This record gives sequence, C-alpha cells and structure tokens, in this order.
Amino acid sequence: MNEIAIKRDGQIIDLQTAKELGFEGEQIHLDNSEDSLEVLRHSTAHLMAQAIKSLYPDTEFYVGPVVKEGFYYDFKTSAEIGEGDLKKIEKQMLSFAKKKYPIEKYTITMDEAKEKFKDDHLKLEVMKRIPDENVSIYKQGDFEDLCRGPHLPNIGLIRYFKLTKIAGAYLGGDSKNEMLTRIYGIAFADKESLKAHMEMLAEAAKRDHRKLGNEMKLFTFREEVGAGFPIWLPAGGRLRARLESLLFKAHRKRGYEPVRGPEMLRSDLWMTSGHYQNYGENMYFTKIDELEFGVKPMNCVGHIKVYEDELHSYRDLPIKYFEYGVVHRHEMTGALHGLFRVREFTQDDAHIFCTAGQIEEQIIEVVDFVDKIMSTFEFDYKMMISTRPDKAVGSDEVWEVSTQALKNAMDKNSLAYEIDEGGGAFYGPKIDIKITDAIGREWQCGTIQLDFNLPERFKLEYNGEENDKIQPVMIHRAILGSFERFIGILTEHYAGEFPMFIAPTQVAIVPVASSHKEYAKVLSDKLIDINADSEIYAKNDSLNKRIRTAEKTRVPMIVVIGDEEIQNKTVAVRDRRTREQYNLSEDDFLKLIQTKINEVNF
RNA sequence: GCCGACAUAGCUCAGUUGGCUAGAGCAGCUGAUUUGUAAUCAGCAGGCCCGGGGUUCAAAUCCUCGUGUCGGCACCA
Repeated sequence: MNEIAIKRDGQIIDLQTAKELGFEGEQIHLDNSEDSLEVLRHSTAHLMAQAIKSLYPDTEFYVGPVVKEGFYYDFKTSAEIGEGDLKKIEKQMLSFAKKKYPIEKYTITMDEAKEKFKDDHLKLEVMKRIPDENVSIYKQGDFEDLCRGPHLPNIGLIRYFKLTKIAGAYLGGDSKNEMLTRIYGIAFADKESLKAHMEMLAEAAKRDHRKLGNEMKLFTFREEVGAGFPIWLPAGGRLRARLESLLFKAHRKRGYEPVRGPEMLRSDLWMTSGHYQNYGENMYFTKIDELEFGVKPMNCVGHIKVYEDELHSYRDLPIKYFEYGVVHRHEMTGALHGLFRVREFTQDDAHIFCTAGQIEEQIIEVVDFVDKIMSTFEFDYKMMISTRPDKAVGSDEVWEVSTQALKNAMDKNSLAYEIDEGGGAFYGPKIDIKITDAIGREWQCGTIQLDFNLPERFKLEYNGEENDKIQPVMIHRAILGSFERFIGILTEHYAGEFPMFIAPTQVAIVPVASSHKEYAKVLSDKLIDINADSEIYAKNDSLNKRIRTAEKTRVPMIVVIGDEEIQNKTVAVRDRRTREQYNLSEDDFLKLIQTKINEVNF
C-alpha cells in the first residue's frame, strides 16, 4: 500500500509538508477512505489544471477544491470549451500521469507569489483572500500552482478518474462577479469504485422524476403554457389525490381546520405584511380597476384574515388553519427544474396561532407529525435551524427570542439539529426538514417557522384570562413543503415503483380472453368500492403483450383472470417485482388490497 | 438572471460538406388472430423540422432575435 500523507491532530498533512516540518503521524494510504480521497481528488484537480494549461496556454486559474461529489476547478480561458472537450482534457491528464511527475512543494513570500502570478488575475484574486505572509507552491513537471495542499507525492498515483460536467460559475460564488468556467470531476483509488460511482449516477438518471413523470404519464410541461407551470395528467392526478386525502385526515385528527384564502390580495395588505418590500421581486402583480393586487406567494396573509374574522379567547388557542395553498413565485429561469422548482405550486400549508407558552409543545407536535410522515415513506431526515437573513422585518430582540425558542424546543426534547446562519424567512427563524432519499440524496421539503412579526404588523390579538388583549404567536409550517416537489422526490425515491397506498393505479386487471372482460369490470367496480383504482388491459393484443404493458406501468399488482378464476371466484395475482404468481380467492384478494391501502395513516 | 449545450411525429431517436418526396422503432388507427403470465401478423395514418426575421438559386442544416429544455452558478418549497 502506498503511503500518501499522514494525519496529525486530526489534520491531513502531505508527505512534502511532513518532511519539511519533520512531522510524524498516522499514515494515510491510497485507498477510498475519506482522508485518502480528499488528497487524491485535490491532486486530480491539479492534474486537470495542468492538462488545461497545456491545451489552453492562456488559461488563468481560480480555485480547485474537493467537494462532496468530487472536485472541480474554476478557470478562465479565451478558448471556447464545451462538453466535447472533456475527453481531450482527460486524455491529456492521463498522459501527464504516465510521466509520473513528483509533486514538489516550496514556500515563498506573498510578495514573491504576487510577482510570480502577476499575469494571472484570478490567482491574484485568490491571494487577496489569504492573510498569511508566506504561501506554498506545488510543482509537477513544469506546472506550478499556488495551493495550501495537501497533495499526493506523485501524479502517477492518479489513475481512476472521470471529468463529469462543465459549467459556468461566478468568481467567489457572487453573482456580481465575472463568470468563470468550472469543470467537475471525480476520482477513486481503484477502478471498481469509479465504475460503481458511474453506475450510481446512471441509476440516479434512471430515477429522474422528469423522465419517469413522462413515461408514467404523471405530469408534463409545455412550451406554449409557460416555463415552470406543471400540467398534471390523470395518473399524476390520482397519485396526488391519494396523498391529499391521507394528509387531510391527518390534519383533522390533529385539530387543524381547513380554510381557503383568495388567490390574490390587494397590494396594501402585502405592504402591511412586508412581503411587498421583502419579497416583491418574486411576486406577480396585476391591476383590477386601478387597484393593484398581488398574487399570493405564501398563504399566511389569507390565514391571518381568517383569524381576524372573529374574536378569540385564550381558551381557544392554539388555533390551527390548514390549506392546500396554491402559490405563485417568480423563480429565475435558470432555477426551474422539473417539479422541484416551479412557478406555481401547492403547499400543504398551515398556520398555528398560539400563546407564547404553547410554542414549545406546538413545535414538538409538528415535529412528531413530520416524523410520522417521513417514516411512512422510509425517508431519513435531519433538521436545521435557520437564523435571521439580511432582508428581514422585526427587531433584533424579537429575532433573538424566537430563534432561542426554537432551539429550546429542540434541546428540551433532545432533538438534534444543525444551524444555517442567515437562512431564515424574512418574518422569522425556521426549522427546515431535510430528507435523505433511497440513494442518499438530500432534499429540503418541510419547514416550521416561528413568527412574532406578522402578528405584530397585523395587530392580532386574543383575550387573556384578565380580559386583556394579548398578541398571539404564529407558527407557519408545511410538512411535504409542496405537492410538486414532494411527488418529484417520491418518484425518484421509489424509482417510480410507488407502494400500494399511493400508487396512481393499485391493480392492473388482465383478462385472458375477451370473454372475461365482463368479470374484469365487476372486479374493477368492487375495487373502486374499497377505494382502489384499477385498469383493465383488454386491448386486442396477446396476453403476453398485455402483461408486459401492465408491468411497464409499474403498477404494484397485476391480476390475471380467465375461465378458471371466474369459475372458482379467484384471481391469479402476479407480483411485478418478483414475477411470482399465486392464487387468491376474490374475497382474500380484496381484503389484501384493502389492508395494504389502509395500513397507512399519517 | 449568468456561462455552456440542445430543440426533427404523442414518445425515443436517424437525417452526410446547405441540394430530389424528411426516415425508423414504440405508441395510435383498421383488419386478421382469442391467446394462461414480459413484445402475434398485415396494412394505414402521424411532421409549419420550436417561433419570428435574415443569408442563399436552394435552409431541418448557416446567421440573428425570441421561447422552451438540459448541465452548472447564483437564488429558494
């Protein structure tokens, strides 16, 4: 095994640096451990830079870090580089790697470095951000790069890598700056791991909800309709309706009342709420007889108007309103992505109006609700508390108090969370729920937001025990986040093979011959009675063909019926995954379906 | 919004350096076949080649402006 670096006090130190400083420590070998890949991928980024520099000599380089999905390097060159050039760069990298240049390190002063890279305005930009007096230079062959390391001892160790994508990226991640070219890549210690990684990417592509949504006829988009406006097709409509009705029951059980606010409200209301000032650029406005209206980007103002419809006593709190609220937001064109980012979507939105003393229990109740739903779908998840953003309403004290209240609720119940500084909504801090899907990807869906600001801005109140007027606290929350995004995630999570309780169609009925169609219809009606959707495959095709067609729709259960079944009042069940078949009496079959549908309750 | 790529039948894709009537598979329709667990056979029909403008004797192909999509960046359920 090749030693490539050492670990000392939790820091990875490359051999060049260890030798220079006389350090010793635990050896890191070239394998697929986190530490080893960190070094390997960093050096692969440098090798890529070396190859790019040799192919495009006027290239200037910014930074080339290791990231979760591999590594990248940002650079700028006069040549136009496209996807087709990645192969060429890979080839050049391999030819350099074959030369087995050692990677050498030396240290120079910042002034010397500035002189050395005086023609590279991007490297100068990098140096502006380094406070140190001395900087290190890594050299391989005749390529030199300013870098803090750590690196492999020799580029010959780099063999199993792949450049995956090319894209634009703003210098320093700031959209006010110029745009650079970024190439992403991945590297592993052995061939098999690289292959496995590429297969994982292919698997993810197979699960893409845009592809499956099209194949399974769940939803579509049309150029003439407009970007970001999804069209729900019948199969998607059925899936969505199942989700909606399960969730409706779950809300009622927990004391939520269904309400509905208007799709657009007068602009002066949005000024009162602060949306006009803080969220206006994401809103759509229109005029009705000279009065300006804003199409709602959120449902809170509507629910506030519901709250204001009557006087409330402390005895009534908490009051919980929920709505499958359709919202419109002006997302930037480049942000649109299938069902994950759209311009019109439906939130499973609710607002809880409660006393300050009820905050904690209400938050815990919502967290439990979230847990119930996420575990039903077999999602792991984690929670993240987001604090005050730059653009915000309300005083620092209010923000401090509400942020602390969220933390307290979590801490007291020993719930783990991470902090996202500045990630809150403009009216309050929030707990975001990040779920991890079947192949390990993270998604942001649900959110719990604590709000002292809107109750203040709308002068909301309830009568306290002393008949005094007290301002309630508002909790905004969504569990799925939006039906659009959540269904997109579910589609990828299950690779289109939805479990019975949520599938667009529960059963495919395949009559052997046309004489069995009548019984198929009888069975289908019985299924509707137990709230199961079925589809009869009675087209003029061979039995094999119809079974194949049914299989391809990913329906969870296929039943075949012929003379035998009709005579015995049974069905021949076919499990689409295992291709196994077994017979059930009609009654048992219906009970089975009913159980599978009803076993899920949020 | 920014950088780059792309847009041909309902879907997946061919279409040569600009040149004859733009092709295939699947899906659809018609007919034959009536099938016992992953593609029966034959025939038919499907296209303003994303939209506008231009170059050219000639444009699906080249240029240009839109629209939409994809990969990222930035922004967010």
